[in-house]
Amino acid sequence: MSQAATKAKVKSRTASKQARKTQLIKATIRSIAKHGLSVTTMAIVAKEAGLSQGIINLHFQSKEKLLEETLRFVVDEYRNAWYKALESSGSSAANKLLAVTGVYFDKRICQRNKLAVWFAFWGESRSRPTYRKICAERDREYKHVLAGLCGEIIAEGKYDACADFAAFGLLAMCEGLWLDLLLTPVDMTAGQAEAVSLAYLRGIFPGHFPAN
Amino acid sequence: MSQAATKAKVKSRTASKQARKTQLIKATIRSIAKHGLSVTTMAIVAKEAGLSQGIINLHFQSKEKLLEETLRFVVDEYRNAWYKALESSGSSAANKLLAVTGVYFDKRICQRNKLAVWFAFWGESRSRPTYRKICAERDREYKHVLAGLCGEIIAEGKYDACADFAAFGLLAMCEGLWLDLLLTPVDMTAGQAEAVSLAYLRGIFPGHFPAN
Amino acid sequence: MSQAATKAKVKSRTASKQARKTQLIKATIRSIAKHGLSVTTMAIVAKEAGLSQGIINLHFQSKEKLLEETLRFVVDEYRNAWYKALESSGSSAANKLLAVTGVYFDKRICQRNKLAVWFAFWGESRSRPTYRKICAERDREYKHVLAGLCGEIIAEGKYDACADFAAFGLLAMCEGLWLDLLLTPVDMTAGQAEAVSLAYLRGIFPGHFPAN
Amino acid sequence: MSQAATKAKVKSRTASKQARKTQLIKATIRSIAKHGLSVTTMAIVAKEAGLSQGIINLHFQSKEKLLEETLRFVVDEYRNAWYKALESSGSSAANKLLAVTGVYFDKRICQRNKLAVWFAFWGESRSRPTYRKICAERDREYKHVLAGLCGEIIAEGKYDACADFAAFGLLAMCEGLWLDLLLTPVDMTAGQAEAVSLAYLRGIFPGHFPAN
DNA sequence: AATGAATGAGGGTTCATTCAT
DNA sequence: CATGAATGAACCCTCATTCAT
Repeated sequence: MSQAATKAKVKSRTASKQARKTQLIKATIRSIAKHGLSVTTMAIVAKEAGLSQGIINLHFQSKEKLLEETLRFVVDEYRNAWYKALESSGSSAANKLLAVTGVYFDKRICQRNKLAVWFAFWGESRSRPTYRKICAERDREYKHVLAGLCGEIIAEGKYDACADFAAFGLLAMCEGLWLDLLLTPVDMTAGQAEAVSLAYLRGIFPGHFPAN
Repeated sequence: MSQAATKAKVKSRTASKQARKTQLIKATIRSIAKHGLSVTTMAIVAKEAGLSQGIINLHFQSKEKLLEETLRFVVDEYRNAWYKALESSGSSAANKLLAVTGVYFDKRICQRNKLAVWFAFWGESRSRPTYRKICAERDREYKHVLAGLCGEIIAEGKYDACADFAAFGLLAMCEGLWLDLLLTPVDMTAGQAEAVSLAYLRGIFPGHFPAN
Repeated sequence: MSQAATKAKVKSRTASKQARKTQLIKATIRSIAKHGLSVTTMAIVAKEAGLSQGIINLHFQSKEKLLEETLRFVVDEYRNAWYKALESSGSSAANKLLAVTGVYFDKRICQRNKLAVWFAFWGESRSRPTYRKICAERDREYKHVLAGLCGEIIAEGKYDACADFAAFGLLAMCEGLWLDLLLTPVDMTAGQAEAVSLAYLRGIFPGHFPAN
Repeated sequence: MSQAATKAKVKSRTASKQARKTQLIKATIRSIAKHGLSVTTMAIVAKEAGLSQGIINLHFQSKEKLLEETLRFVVDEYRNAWYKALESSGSSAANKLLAVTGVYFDKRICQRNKLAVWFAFWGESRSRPTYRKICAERDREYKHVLAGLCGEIIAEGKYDACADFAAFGLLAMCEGLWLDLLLTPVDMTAGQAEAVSLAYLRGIFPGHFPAN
């Protein structure tokens, strides 16, 4: 049992409903990261949370609902980090772009365990419309914001580029680099992946992201 | 039963050992594409192939082996298309790069059903080392070839760019665009995705991929 | 929540121990009538009573005890109506017989919901000796009283009949008619069922139950 | 394990599909008779049949379907005996009535175990429309035939009676007597129950069923 | 080589019961 | 007294695998 699970064992019978749900969601994430989505069972999640079998159906109606809320949790957690970076990075569009790109490869977010969770859900998204919707919504939101930032930069620098294409390409590249980090962690570190994405930005917006 | 399954039935009598295995692998791919990996059972695959329950364990030792060989089949099929495009695209490095990029978004390859299969396997790759190895090997191979092509172009055009970074970025972007096509097919077509990747190439190698 | 349940909630604060038990028993009866015995769970009963989950095990030792007391309640309630009818029907044996027969098809008693409860318990009686005993005792008691009444009538009318047989037959017919009302309520009303039983009495004791 | 179950153990892997279904249905009946419907689980039925857990869902889609087919089996078995008696009892309506009444109390049919099965299903019929329909259909059929026979007898004997009422009463009495035999087997035997029903027939059709 | 009935371990889920509050 | 979150045994059902044919 992981350290987190052990800590969870120090439990009271009166944890707030939301706290207990979060506890179970986190146990689910750990299980997917460790064993994969297809191996993750109710029993494993419950044990990982240090709780009993029946508790999941007490707080979520079914395994499916648990997984949906888990996906939502992961998406929201990421989104929070994203907007936080966006807001705390000054007013320059270039700096903002740099900041949110950085989020993708942040040590706290870009861990193989977490990447495994993303790909686990993406892998199931074709056959589970709910997953697809949640992920699609997220993608659209990011694309919209990124296209806005790229648009500002293009206007400033009078670049011959399409804001949408630049934004879509950036997002796609970041997610594609996640795949690299998942599959070939030996060949590439998060830092190198970030460097690749920055090389992209430098390539299309050379005036705004000068080589260091 | 699909048309493909019906056709499979006809040839079942005289199928050689290898042909039977391929028949089952193709049925597996169809099932993953249609229902998802987690829903794909031995019974569904057998039915999709127009054959009986027990036959899979006769030709493959287990479900796991079937899935591994299926992944290998998908990877190989893709690789063949890749090299074919590479070879039939003349001697110019730029043309070759264009050709292999085109493969990613080729009508015959870039279909949601097939993308679903890729993501299904990637989604399980963290917890199944065998999947990971097969996919990782494929990635390394492509990266190596792409880096070579990018190196040639950089030398030709005297671009201020890193060949590895350009190649890694291209590959990552293409795979990231696949995710877009999987999640938000309404927002983006394969053609647009290809345009995004070409915009990338134009951005970093403007002399070799002029705007049309 | 039903109206009854809402009303129950209001009085819950000041309910005495026995009143609370009765409240739960009535909720049990409503649940069996509505959903059936096999679907009736502690949670449903508690909710129907407008009370909390754990309360049943506080007042009854187990679900089994609750069901036993519920059966006893139903039996007693019926018995009360029976003797009340018996006593308030004058001194003539024929009138008494008419009165208790009428109880079986009384609007207040002969409702499908209530019949469902009787048959639910009878259906389980084979495998639960306690149920069987309670029901058997009831049957014996009624048979004894009915046989006495039939005996009086036979003596009065000098009928060529066996008092026991007439009584057993009457009781059996009434309970068999309940089955009809349970299974084919469209084909037969309580009034018609009563007419059938009266036809029986007229048939065997023509002088005492003349055709109207 | 019962004798029947032991015999079932001498099994082949190629019993016909229908034979295996019947085997499971008979095991279900034994289980309901022994333990009651509410205690009857898939595991118990499978064990009683000398087969494995999963087999029930192989031949029936669900427990519910198994129970439905079991009820139908019981109903059909009874109906067969009923019509056989009807046909082999000569042409006289009175004899036919006697014969089918006899079926109710036949040693081979009127066993507590079998009665328990009937009442088990009746007890659930309120909450399971399918059960109710099957039982109701059966009741209607019998009532119709019995009313026809009673009509003939009434015409022959010029009795002052209603054919429907006589028939409904007879059927109800027989089923009510089953309840007696289920609840108070000590107080009454099948023979006595039959005598009660004959007393009824004699009472209403004295010319056709003379006292012996 | 091929079939498909049979197996049984293990999945998700329910629910009577317990217990800290 | 009363609550309701928590438990865990036992339910029904699925499905990879086996095996007699």
